[in-house]
Order: sequence, then structure tokens, then C-alpha cells
Amino acid sequence: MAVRPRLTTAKVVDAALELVDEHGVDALTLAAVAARTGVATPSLYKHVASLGELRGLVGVRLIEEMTARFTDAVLGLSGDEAVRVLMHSYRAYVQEHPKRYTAMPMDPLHDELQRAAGLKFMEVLLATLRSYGLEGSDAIHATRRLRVIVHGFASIESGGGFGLPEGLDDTYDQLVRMYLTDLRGQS
Amino acid sequence: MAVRPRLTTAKVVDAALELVDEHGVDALTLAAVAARTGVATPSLYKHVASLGELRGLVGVRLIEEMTARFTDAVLGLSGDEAVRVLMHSYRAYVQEHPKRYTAMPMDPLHDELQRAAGLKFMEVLLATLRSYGLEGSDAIHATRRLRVIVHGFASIESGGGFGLPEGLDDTYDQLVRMYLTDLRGQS
DNA sequence: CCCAAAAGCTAACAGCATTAGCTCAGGGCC
DNA sequence: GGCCCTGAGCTAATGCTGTTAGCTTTTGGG
Repeated sequence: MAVRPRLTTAKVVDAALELVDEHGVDALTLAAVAARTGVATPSLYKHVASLGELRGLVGVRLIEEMTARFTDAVLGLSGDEAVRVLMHSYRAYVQEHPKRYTAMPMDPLHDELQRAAGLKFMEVLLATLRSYGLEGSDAIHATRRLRVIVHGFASIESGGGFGLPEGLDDTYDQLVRMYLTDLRGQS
Repeated sequence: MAVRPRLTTAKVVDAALELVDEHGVDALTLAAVAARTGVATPSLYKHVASLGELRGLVGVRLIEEMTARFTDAVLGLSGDEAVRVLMHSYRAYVQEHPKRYTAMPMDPLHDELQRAAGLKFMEVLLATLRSYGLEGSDAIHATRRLRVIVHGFASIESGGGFGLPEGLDDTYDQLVRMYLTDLRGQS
């Protein structure tokens, strides 16, 4: 640590995220990040190993941010109310950052950081379902079903996959209700 | 039509799809397609306007192929059995072409071809749900819920997003059951 | 039999990620 | 307090993209 760097890995990821938010995930290029941080492109390699790694770090950032937000939202709640708040929190996050969700990695097993972030995320889901008294594989299945619904909807909505946005709130409410009913029904 | 072309747009899309299947969606490059079709890269522009358009055509191909397959699978069935077969057909297709699903466009409104293909796909879904006697927005909500589940699961599974693949069949069965129960419950 | 349309080609260019090697500032250490 | 060495940032260069311009050559229609 001979020199205090003007740039850090965290700041590089910050700039990358801004770029994704503003111009979409395809605009995440090392040249653009360099321009935004006021640095020559090759200088970024002092903080990031490659464009691929930067993408991975952005993914970790997203998972962490969502996890923190959901943890906060669900705090002090339990049962159906906790699940409802969690699911609506998820959708709200994606709605606030429409272009961001495309950068979410579905494969958190490759990278060690992503793996850790993914596990923490799963823990929040499991904790939210704890009051239902599910054990072993039942708990795993329940979190999987939750992920499927929440990610499926977010993915289609943020990609503009639903034709007209009319009644989307209703559709989501129905999904939440469907999930909760099913959760109670199998006890 | 002065010359019988050695290459056609369809063959270009064929090669593109092969590339996606073999080496993932990131390997879909004009240079690679040219190499595979035995032609110089710029020659492709006689059949395709740009890489972006080729991506779109690949997307259309995928939607059409899935639609055809589901139409076939559901033929002569109705009610729960039709829905069950449709959902399992969807998953089977994605399992057979793991890397392919990433190329599926969620935004079929930009391109005219994609729009048409997407509508046909939705028609199959609506037709499958016809025997439930849903009308108006109820039918729309039901198809949306179906898409959310089916796409959510396929997206996570094909991306390796479920940790261990253990018990994934059970998870999917639970989702199918959940959807059907919900469908009956609200009549 | 000619000619125009169109498929494929080569040459060229801009933008990208990435590597190699340099410069030079500043904190650790005596 | 002055040296040194670590490391951040730079410039130059390479190879791979997609894309455009303009030429060559084949071939079906008149």
C-alpha cells in the first residue's frame, strides 16, 4: 500500500452499476466504466481482473443489496404477512431498477463471492418461512417455489414480456395468494 | 432472384442455433456463423441486416419451435391433464436444450415477427385453459400465472440456479399441483 | 444473346478487451 | 529526514469484433 489509489474496486463496481441502470446491461463495457471514472481503460485492470469478473462483482452487489433490503423489510414479521412483504419487496426492487435485473446471475456457484452472497439470500428466504414449521426437503421445496414465482414474474415484467401492463398488480396478488394457500394446504 | 444463393436466411439461423446449443449464447457471433456456413463474414449481410437482427430471428425460431411442440403435445387433451402435459412439455424442451433458453427474448413487442410468434404462443396457452371457462381478464391472469411458473422454473434450472439438482422433479410437480389447485379454487 | 440483379468476395475502419512495459508518486524503514 | 520499492495509472500495441464500401462473377429473364 504505497499509494492511496484514486480508484478502488468498489468505486469501479459503483460506476458499472450506474451504467447498467442508465443504458442497460449491454452498455457495461470497460471503456465506458473508464470514461465515467475518469481513467484510462487499462488502468481498470489494477482493480478488476477482467470484464467477466466485473460482471460477477456487479452480480454479487445486486444479490447483497436485495438481501439487505428484504432482511430489513421482513424484520419483526412472521407467517403470511412476512411472506407477503417479502414478495412485494422483491417486485418493488426490480421495478425501481428495471434494467438492473437482467444483470442478475442465475448461476451463483461459479464464483466464491457469488456463492456466499447467494447462500445469505437463501437464508433470508428460509428464515421467512420458518414460522410454517417446514423441515428438511419440505423447506427446500418451499423456498424453490417461492423463488420460481418471484423471479419468474420479475424476469418477465422487467423484460417487458407481459403485453399491456394492465392489471399486473392483480396478477401478482393472485400469485402471492396462490403461494400462501399452497403453503398452508400442505402443512 | 437472378442467382440461386448457396445460403439463405433460414440456413444462417440454423447455424446460429447450432452455435448457441454447442457453445452458449455468447458464442453467437457473425464470425463464427460465417465460419460454420463456409462463407466470409460480410457475406452474411446479404441475408441478415445485423447481429441484432440475427439474434431476433433466433428468438422467433425458438418461440415457434416451442409453440409447435406444445400444440402437438396438448392435442386432444383438456382440463388438468392438458395443463399438466403443457407444463411438463415446457420443462422438457428447456432440459433438452439447456443453453438455448438464455436466447429466448422476453420482449416480443419490438420486432414484428417476434410479436406474431409471441401471440401464437399465447393462443396455445389460452386454448389449453379454455376448458376452465375463464373469461376476459380472468383468462389473462391465468395465462400470466402459468407463464410465471413455467418460465421462472425453466430460467432458474437452465441457469443452474438451483443448488443441487436433487428433488427438482418433486419441486416441479408441486408447482404444477399448486397451479391446478389454484385454477380450480377460483373457478 | 445480352444485361441487370444479386450473392459473395476483399479491403478497410472503428470499437472493444487485453497485455507489456514504462513513469512516478508516496509510505515504510533506517 | 532521505532513500527505496511497491503499486496506481499511463501509453503503445495486438487481435478480435461488427459493419461499410465497392468490386467480381454468376445466372435467370427479356
